[in-house]
Amino acid sequence: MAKDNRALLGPLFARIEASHDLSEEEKALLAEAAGDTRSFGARQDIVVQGSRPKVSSLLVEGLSGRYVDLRDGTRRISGLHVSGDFVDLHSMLLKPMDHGILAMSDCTVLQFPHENLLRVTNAHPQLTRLLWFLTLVDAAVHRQWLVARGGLDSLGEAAHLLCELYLRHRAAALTRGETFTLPMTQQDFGNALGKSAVQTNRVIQTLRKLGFISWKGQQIAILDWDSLAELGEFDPTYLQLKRGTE
Amino acid sequence: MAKDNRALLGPLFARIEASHDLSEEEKALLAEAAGDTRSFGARQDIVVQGSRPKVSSLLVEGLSGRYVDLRDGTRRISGLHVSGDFVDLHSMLLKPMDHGILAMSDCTVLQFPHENLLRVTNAHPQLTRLLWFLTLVDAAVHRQWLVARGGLDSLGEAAHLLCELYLRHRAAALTRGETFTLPMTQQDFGNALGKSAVQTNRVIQTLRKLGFISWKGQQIAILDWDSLAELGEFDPTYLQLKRGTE
DNA sequence: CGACATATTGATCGACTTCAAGTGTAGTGG
DNA sequence: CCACTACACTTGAAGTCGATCAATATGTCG
Repeated sequence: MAKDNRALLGPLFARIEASHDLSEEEKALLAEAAGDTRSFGARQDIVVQGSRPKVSSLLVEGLSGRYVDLRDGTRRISGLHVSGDFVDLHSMLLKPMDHGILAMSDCTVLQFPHENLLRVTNAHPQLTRLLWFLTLVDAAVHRQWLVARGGLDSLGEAAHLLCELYLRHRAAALTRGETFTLPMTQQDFGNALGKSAVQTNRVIQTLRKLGFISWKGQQIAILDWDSLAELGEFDPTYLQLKRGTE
Repeated sequence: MAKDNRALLGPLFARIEASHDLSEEEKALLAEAAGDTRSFGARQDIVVQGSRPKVSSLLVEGLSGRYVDLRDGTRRISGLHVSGDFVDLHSMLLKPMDHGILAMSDCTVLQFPHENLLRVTNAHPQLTRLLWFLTLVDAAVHRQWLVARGGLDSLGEAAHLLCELYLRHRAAALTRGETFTLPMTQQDFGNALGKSAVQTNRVIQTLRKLGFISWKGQQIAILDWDSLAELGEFDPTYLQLKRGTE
């Protein structure tokens, strides 16, 4: 079992090693803590709001997002995950879930029973701090979104999110040159920014006309990183990618 | 030293015990990990953006906030802390600081050297998870702000933040009945909501006219909790106050 | 091909921003 | 005790950005 898991852990290890050294022993411990994989179709719930998970899920394939449903029936997206991200590592210590996790595209996750994770935290302080670190980066991303939203205009917000998503994909070794695959609609992208579909589309068109990005279907290319980062006032510090930010 | 610290740790212990059992031994360990206290005048930096703190600061007295300065010279507030909150516990594992911590009012903090905290995490898994938990609640608050901003109208956002601040004050035993002291200007309050001072003032007036709150100087009273919570679609789950939410 | 989702464009409307001025209110010094 | 100052709060008016409504492309998949 641990053997099969190792292949699935590639993006996670890549992400971790973008900022930390990770020994073979630690990799083995993480692989041993893993349980089963599960698949979800697009638009399915990976974790249900209000539930009390007994496992934490590592996204192995696909794109997922945190969401909360509001009284008016709309759904607000408050976070996004790429391969190699734990979608609910916090659920080990925080229950019940105050939000749901939605598969934005078809997704595969690797589940880590809390039982196993707790065992790790009992015996391995260094690995514990590493897991803690991952949740802290998550929080840093939330903070950055808060600053961007309200502090920048639509164009800046979109630019900021695109810069972030590009770097996160790259840290998990999911980019091909300046191109990456983002399996979500413009509407969902806009939802994450708190914008309407129409406004989102206009912003994307503007970024295209400026020659900063190309966005065809699910393929996004960063054509002018410097200008995009400038527009979004993007400072990658918060992603904690000591390596791989280059 | 530890003796003096015990008195300063009251709000922290109150907050923790709103959700966890905390043994005398654990309290002693926390008290021993504490170092010196420091005072800051209103508008001073408690932690400087970009710095690499060697201590984490527990807010003992006053109100502080996370902020990031934008290119246009404005300052965005992305989080608030009340007595009993660690303002930068994450700085133990996350460096450099991707934001600054500002004293919104005169503040006193108790500094915990990272050296001491790391020692705790090496030897006490349960206490480690407790500290981790505190950072996770912080993240949950960020998420909730993200949902409220963009998902609710001005009135709802303000109502949500007021509900949250009231409960957080109460968890730290800082309320008198339905009244608490919020030592910040309407302008800063609005900044935390991403709103202009003018709009903020209009919203507050509306909440007053509706009879939901009273806000005189720094004294805020919740006059109609149910209506306020309804307006802000406020669900206290995310604050993880199993007790004291009543 | 037909059906359905996604993307694009135009026109109108409303919320919030900005600018500007006026009203407390607490603190200071004569 | 009153004038003076500083800062926060309050109110009005005009302008702007993004939401909403309403069509019309453009895919894409059975």
